[in-house]
Amino acid sequence: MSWTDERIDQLKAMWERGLTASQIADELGGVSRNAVIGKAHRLGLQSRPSPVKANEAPKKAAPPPRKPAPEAEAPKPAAPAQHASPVRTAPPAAPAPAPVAAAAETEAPKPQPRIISVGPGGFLRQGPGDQQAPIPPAPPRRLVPAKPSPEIAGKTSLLDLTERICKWPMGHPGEPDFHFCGEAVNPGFPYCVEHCGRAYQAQLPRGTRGPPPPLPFGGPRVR
DNA sequence: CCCTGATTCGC
DNA sequence: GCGAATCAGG
Repeated sequence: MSWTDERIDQLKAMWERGLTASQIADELGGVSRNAVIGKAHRLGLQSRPSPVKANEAPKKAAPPPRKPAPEAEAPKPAAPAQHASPVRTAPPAAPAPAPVAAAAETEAPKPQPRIISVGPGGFLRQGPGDQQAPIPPAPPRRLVPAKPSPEIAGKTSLLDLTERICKWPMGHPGEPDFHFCGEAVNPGFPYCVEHCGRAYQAQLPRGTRGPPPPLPFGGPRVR
């Protein structure tokens, strides 16, 4: 697998949402956790609270001599390179510069969106209260009607669903051509007649059943 | 042991 | 640029 633009976008999104590298890795598929981390760093994504890096005070006096890097030492008398490592969680006590009295700290709950789960195709499910546009894309000067991707042109999208049209899913969520059946429903059911036949199976006597019919979504996703 | 992210370094 | 190997902490 290679890092296509699309996969990089997914990586960025998931990384910024706080998913672990492992989760991202197997959602993307075809890459290891290490690959994800490596890529994230190369992309400049960084400094998420790392379990192994809670403290960054001590010097790098002697990292384990795995590979003795040529030590070209430039003596630094007094300038502990305070690596500005922007950790969101707990910035250490910053020197209060402003003579202003104690800043009126009116709490900062920081409602970090919690990831409920990751759905097939890598889309992120949110909790009911977490509805917020996760992407702040560059505001276009003018809003133009969303142009459906060519794959989905003429297909029944989620927005097209009503109580009268068949909601049987075709393909996998998250894929560009994912859509719904769109036929007229069998009155009283969410699916058309054909898909009702797939969704509702008569219970046959034991032993007379054949192999189960294919599940919706085309069955378990293959990677 | 399991997990996590960070880092290194050969490719 | 990529990612396995490794490190280091929880």
